[in-house]
Amino acid sequence: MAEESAREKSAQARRRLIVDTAVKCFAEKGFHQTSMRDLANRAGVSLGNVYNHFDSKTELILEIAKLEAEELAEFERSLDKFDRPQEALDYFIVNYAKLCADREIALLTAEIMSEGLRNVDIGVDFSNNRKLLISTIAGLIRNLWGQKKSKTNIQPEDCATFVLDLIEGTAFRFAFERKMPNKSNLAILKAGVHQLVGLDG
Amino acid sequence: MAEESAREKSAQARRRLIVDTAVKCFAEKGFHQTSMRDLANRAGVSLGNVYNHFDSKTELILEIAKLEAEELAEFERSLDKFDRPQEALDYFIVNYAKLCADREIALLTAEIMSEGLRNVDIGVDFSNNRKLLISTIAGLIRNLWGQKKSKTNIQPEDCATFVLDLIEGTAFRFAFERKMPNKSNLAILKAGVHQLVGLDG
DNA sequence: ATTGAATGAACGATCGTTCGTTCATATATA
DNA sequence: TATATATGAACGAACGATCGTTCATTCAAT
Repeated sequence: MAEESAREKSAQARRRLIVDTAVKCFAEKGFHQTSMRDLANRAGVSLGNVYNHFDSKTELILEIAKLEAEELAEFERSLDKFDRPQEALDYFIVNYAKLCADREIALLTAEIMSEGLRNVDIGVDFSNNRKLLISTIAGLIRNLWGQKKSKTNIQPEDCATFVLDLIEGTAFRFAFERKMPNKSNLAILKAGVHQLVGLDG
Repeated sequence: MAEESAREKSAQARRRLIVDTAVKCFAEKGFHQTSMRDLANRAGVSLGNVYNHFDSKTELILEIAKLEAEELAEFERSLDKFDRPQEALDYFIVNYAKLCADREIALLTAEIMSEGLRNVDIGVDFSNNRKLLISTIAGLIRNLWGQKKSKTNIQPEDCATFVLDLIEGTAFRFAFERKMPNKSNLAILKAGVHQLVGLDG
């Protein structure tokens, strides 16, 4: 396991370099506008060698989608450290918004979504990740409603979905206008989500 | 004006045929995955003739974006016929959701948005149309809050933006899963928007 | 000596676009 | 009204560029 090193190590480093470069390229120009030559040149790697590490262009986007999913899963896990659900929710709102508003991530997500609309493999992965995120937020909302009195007759899952709509919609707009949300923007977003889940100001 | 007919008439019909076919192709396969040959064959028109009506492929997407904007403007105008703001809002929620959930329109919007992220001309148009829509909904919300008592301390424009996030997010999910919203789905969406603008059940 | 990372030329296909041409229609001339 | 000329819609072959992918080969690590 830990024995296979030296050569294998540099190979994996190379592989990661290619993926990282692909992330940049796809975010900048889009999946279909990025050629394998663009990618190879940008990474400082030969064209043929890219195919030494990845069988096809599609496999690259699949790998990137997987990495994004892992990043999301890690983010979800970070919500466990909070005792109070409201703290967790507020943390989620601000940090998930910041994450999604990052231009590179937003463009990449748009690219994966767009590809997922037509490529079934990608679409299924995307939907599953989203279901996980929604059930996490739904749990948060359930806790919230358990402690205080429930303020809305919407189901927690539906409410969680709406919360994500608000955060992601807001974040996408910032990415679209090449800005990042500031304190004031995030405060407004927070107010919106609070209104949605029925929290008092 | 009305004199120039016969030839001009059939030319414009041809032009519309090309645009309509482009809409189908771009929605099905995406802008960059559709070749001008695909388009010409599908429309039953020669490749060269496409360039007789449109200078470039980009001009085609610009024309489509313009048509979508007009459709949206017409939809906005239809809100004027309501006396009560709540009726107008409910009408908007249901029908705008249905509009956006139409797979062809959803795919096309995604395509235009994606292109707008990198092509400035398209991006500016897209943003302007959206501002118009938001100010219309914001006016609706202002009326609503003027009649009853205001139920939230969010600004009307921000609230309108959130409302759009909810509707479009919901609609996009349906398009993504190749479904159309039913009565129950729309009722949940309505409840979400009502909660957001502070309306009593 | 064996393995596999790394290379870049080469392949066939396809891309967006251009171009010379044909032909039906509109306009001007008689 | 009959004829000549001008217009531009329609066509599809052709162009140069570029695409994703393959492959024979070199080179370094085991």
